[in-house]
Amino acid sequence: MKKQVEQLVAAAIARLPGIDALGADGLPVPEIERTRDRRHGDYACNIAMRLAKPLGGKPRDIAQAIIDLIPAADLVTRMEIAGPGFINFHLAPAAFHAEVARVLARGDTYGHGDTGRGRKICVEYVSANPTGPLHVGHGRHAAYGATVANLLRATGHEVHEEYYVNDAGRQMDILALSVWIRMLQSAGIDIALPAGGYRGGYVRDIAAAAAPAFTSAVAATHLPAAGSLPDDAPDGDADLHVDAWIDHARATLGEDTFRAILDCALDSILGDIRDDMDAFGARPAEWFSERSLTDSGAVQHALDKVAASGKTYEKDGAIWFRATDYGDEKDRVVVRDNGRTTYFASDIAYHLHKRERGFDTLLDIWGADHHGYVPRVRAGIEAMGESPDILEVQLVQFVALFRGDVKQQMSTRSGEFITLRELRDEVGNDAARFFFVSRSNDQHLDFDLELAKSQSNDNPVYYIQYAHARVWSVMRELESRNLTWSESNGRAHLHLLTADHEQALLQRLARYPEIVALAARQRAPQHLVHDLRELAHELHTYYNAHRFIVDDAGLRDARLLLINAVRQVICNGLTLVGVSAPQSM
RNA sequence: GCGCCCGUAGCUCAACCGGACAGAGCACCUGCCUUCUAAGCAGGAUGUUGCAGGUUCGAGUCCUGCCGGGCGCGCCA
Repeated sequence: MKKQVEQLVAAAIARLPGIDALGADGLPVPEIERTRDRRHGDYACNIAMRLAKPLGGKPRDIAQAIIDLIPAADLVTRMEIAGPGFINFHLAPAAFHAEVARVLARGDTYGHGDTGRGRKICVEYVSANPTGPLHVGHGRHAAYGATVANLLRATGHEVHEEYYVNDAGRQMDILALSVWIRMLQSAGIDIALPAGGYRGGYVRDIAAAAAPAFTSAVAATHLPAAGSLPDDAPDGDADLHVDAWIDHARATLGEDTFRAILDCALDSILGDIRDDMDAFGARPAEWFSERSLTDSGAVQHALDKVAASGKTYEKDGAIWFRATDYGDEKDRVVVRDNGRTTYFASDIAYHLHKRERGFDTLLDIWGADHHGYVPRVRAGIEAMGESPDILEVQLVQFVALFRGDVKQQMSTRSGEFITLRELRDEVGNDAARFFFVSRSNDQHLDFDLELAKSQSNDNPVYYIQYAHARVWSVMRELESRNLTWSESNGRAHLHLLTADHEQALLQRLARYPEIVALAARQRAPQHLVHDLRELAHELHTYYNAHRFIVDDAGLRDARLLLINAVRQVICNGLTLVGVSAPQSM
């Protein structure tokens, strides 16, 4: 609908006197907007004001000239100039009637578009270190990432969802060490978990489950000699201490055994994360291993490309990447003086790998604390000969979790955090998914568990689901009265839907595809959420103002057509958000 | 210190590459269930969009400077 209006305006502008002088570049694209106020018609265009300066005329005069150049069409019944020079378009009722019929004809795919056709996009999200269960913050990432992926798919993009598994590096070593020490403790060996170790209960669980397979590793003979490790915190340095512990563990257990403990922990935690995400409706098609990048030579391949572009140098025994050549704050190490590559090296290799898999957009969803990381990854991509624009990063701000007035500490290391699973158990998947995407991703989110729990019946998600269930309820009532609904008869009597409530619903249904496109384009699911809430509100209002099951079959079938279209759109919208659409509540 | 994000009603948040009188929910008050589920509806109060300038037909939105909050500035991941 919007597109049709755009085409009308564009054609008119092209015929405007003096427009040729502006050249193709100077020709502004007409922007058609939905009006906020119904008195302004259905759509509005600000093009006349934008053309005022380049054409040297008054906005309202230009607006009139444009209107005069728009031919009479079935679509538009009236155009008027308003305010400083807006052109307001009032559309014909028949246009909305055609749209409501289209809703049911297209069913599950109504609202889908093709603005992203031909674009292959890789959406990477959550990618939490597999060193513990997902917490509430990850839940926000999962909800946001999965919903954005759904929106992109709905707008015609070819979408691939992926989770980057950080299964290499120091954090994993610390996890393996923590598991091993818990095994030793369970065997009655008097040894303390380092201050830098992971102390969550799940570490003990993993240790208990794995211990039988590592009997030779669980022995006091593996303990370091007294005083052979640097002091732990608080007297010493926790990092130095834990690193020395890891070196000792590797040496005394052997690399294979240490690796086996690590893999055991990794499998357990990653399995748990997968189950959790899956139950939450976030289902990456691929769980991409960081370690595999080194094993496959992809890291070396990436480093070779950077080196080939002359953007690396050696200093202090390490190899550095000239990130400053691309505007980053400082150069970055890619190969340490001990010969091991850095996380950053893996990461640019990962992005190159994604690129080489054929994606033209790499959408990364990161925690806001990683914002400083964006310029260097983009620099790396550019240094490897790719356009830096292929990388798009959406940052998700923190979730501050409260129980009443008490802010909950969220530290994976300390093991004191609310898990995503606990949240789901408390408030339910639907409410959690909905709540997380109701706010802009770049806004901080205060989440009060007690409030979410106590108000679960007042949660907006139920309001929308209720509207959906209400339509089903009406259809059940129809059946119980031994009546049937004729969709075709409804289509034939749509002209009877003249009440304000009906007009409002018709217009909102027609807007839905635009909302989906907008939400996808801006990676902003909250637009969809808000629109659904308003659609539900219109339905509830309509329900209270009019009866649907009336004696007049024409009117009845038309009304049932309308509310079933609403049902379909709510269902489609909730599906995109990852929320269920129950038939009864 | 430098950099990024944010500041909107009592609270939690919207506001579509700058657009028409800044909108919802929660909380509060008043009405509506012999009628398709009252998880609903109707009505009522709520603002110097942190502060001060600037850009222009027009600024919550863009620019500059302050104030306040969050995050980042490793050969960690």
